[in-house]
Amino acid sequence: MSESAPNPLHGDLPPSRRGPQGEGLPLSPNGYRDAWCGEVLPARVDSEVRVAGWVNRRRDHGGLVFIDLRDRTGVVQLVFHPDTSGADLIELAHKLRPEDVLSASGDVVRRSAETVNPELPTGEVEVKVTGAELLADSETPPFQIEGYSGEVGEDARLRYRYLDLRREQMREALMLRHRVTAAMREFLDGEGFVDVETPVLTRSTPEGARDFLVPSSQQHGSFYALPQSPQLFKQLLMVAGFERYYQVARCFRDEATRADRQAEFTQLDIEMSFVDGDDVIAVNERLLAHVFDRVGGPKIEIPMQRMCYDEAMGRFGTDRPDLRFGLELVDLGDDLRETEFKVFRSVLEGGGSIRGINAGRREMPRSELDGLISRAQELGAKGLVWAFREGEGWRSPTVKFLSEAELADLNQRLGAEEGDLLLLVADERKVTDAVLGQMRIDLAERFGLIDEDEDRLVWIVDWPLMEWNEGEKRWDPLHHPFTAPTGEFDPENPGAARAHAYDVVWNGQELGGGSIRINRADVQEAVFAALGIDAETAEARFGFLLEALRFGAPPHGGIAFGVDRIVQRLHGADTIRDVIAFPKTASGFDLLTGAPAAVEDLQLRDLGISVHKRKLAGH
RNA sequence: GGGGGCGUAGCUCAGCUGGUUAGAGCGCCGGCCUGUCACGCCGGAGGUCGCGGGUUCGAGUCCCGUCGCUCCCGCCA
Repeated sequence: MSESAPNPLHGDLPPSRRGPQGEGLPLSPNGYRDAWCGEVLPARVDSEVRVAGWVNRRRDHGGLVFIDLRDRTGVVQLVFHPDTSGADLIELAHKLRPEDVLSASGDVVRRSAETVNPELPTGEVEVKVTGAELLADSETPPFQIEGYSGEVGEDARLRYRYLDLRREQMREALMLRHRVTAAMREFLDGEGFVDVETPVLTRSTPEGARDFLVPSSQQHGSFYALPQSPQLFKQLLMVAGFERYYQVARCFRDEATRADRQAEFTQLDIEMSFVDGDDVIAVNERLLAHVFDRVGGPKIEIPMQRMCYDEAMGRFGTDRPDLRFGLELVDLGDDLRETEFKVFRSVLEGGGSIRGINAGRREMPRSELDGLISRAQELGAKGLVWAFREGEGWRSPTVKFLSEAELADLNQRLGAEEGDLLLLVADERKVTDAVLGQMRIDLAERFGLIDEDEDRLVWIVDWPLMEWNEGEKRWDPLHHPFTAPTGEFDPENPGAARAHAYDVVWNGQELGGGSIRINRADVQEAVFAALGIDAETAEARFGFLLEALRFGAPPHGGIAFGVDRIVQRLHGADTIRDVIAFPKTASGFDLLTGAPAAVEDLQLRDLGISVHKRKLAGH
């Protein structure tokens, strides 16, 4: 689904062979070339071309040599034939090696029927070389660029990323990424959005993720922070009257990396004035539909499905549910209120929840069931009850603690039929959500319940404004502290407040999220206060925002999309690293440049930073 | 910060319970080859088994430490 509209010339070629070709791609003829490799198609038979690129493969038959020449647009076969190429050219061809850079000219000829290569868009023709120049030679690459079916380790790929990017898979990933951001800009430009750049050197806001800090050389002891998002600046642009803003913005979070997380990542940042949440959702549904249509992504039905936050948490235990499969969570508290099983009883009496999943009729060896318990504990549960329905009761280590009536109630509540695997967790509601929400996904993957060809997009709406952080004994915003509450905000009861917020979720992954923002200074002050940010701190950190809100801030709101994740999904990549040109490793290293690295003592002195004993980066 | 997995030739990997000279495929080098397209055939080179320490008659293999890669948990308003 990562491909553009079908190209008739590509026919039924597998997607990996259907790279973007050279047709229509501008090229000014010069001494190096007058055609793209991918442009050498049957229409050019009987004309002369000059092409330039990298040697993809050499097939040396002694007297006759074939060279596959590769450029951005594809591969074309060059033939060095004794009848047409001459001794010097044959000699040159013998010496060519993969990744040498070559410019070659000759006649485009049709291949005989038995030598056509149906795998290649250019496979019906070839270039009979009558002139060639070696422009640069290449050392033997550390890994094969083409013609090797195995995977190359990520270490090697990242260390030699410029070679990795020559591989078709990576070239297509970055071309797709380009088409995605181009389609975003195209749509937003057409809708009157203005692209404004916001600062990368800004001030630290200690809430949320750790900031990357940049020491000031002019004010020793003071630091810029790299932005975690352009949030406040885009709100100021609304106060400034731009009304519709967007930016493809780099954002930074100094946190551990994951397969779907990098310390620096790209966000499509959007903000609008004089709108409510439905307006923002509407324009962004059209944005997604436009982008997906341009790049061959899933078809988007407008209006898209919406689901309330509470429903998502209740049925799926998460605010980003994957709707491609069932295995929904079921609340079992009502059936166990009177149970003699102390573990369950004490959880319920403590205000906790007991919830379960019916995983369906499954076989699972004891070792794997034990593995489920470990997984549940890893996710934060104290334990996990597993059971198979057997007759009217259960086969389960826990069965002896439950009465026949309770088993019957539970079987009914869970819709359990003979042989069904049931999983129960008892804990605080937050824990049962987290554990069963994740185990639902684990089970779906384990049993192959996910149809990879299906796509489910859903807006999660009607969020709580804040949630209680038991560890820190304070209220935390679910979204961010600038999100507007619906109706009047009651500082005495912050947990009851709902938010004008919305997230868009694609197959269980959050693609983007946003909200209507607070546009009144008094409301913003009240929300800060409820979040435990006292007036003095609020003034120090966000005084500029509060001030701006006093100068006629229009109602406004917006959204931010994770560009890396969108492209990752569209490309079918396992990690966002595969759709980022120069990503960092899980521990934040850039294996190509060696960053982060030690700096000169003099540089530190300029910054007023005392010189500590440092580890020298061995690279 | 915590836990799991991995680290052996340029690349991807095998290497059993500790035991002779550490193997394979691809790549690379040399030779042959006029229709190949992951060309073919013949021959060859290539190893600090991540690094440091320990146990042992003997360590790629076991133990400890360390570095790196990766996945998961924490974290990511």
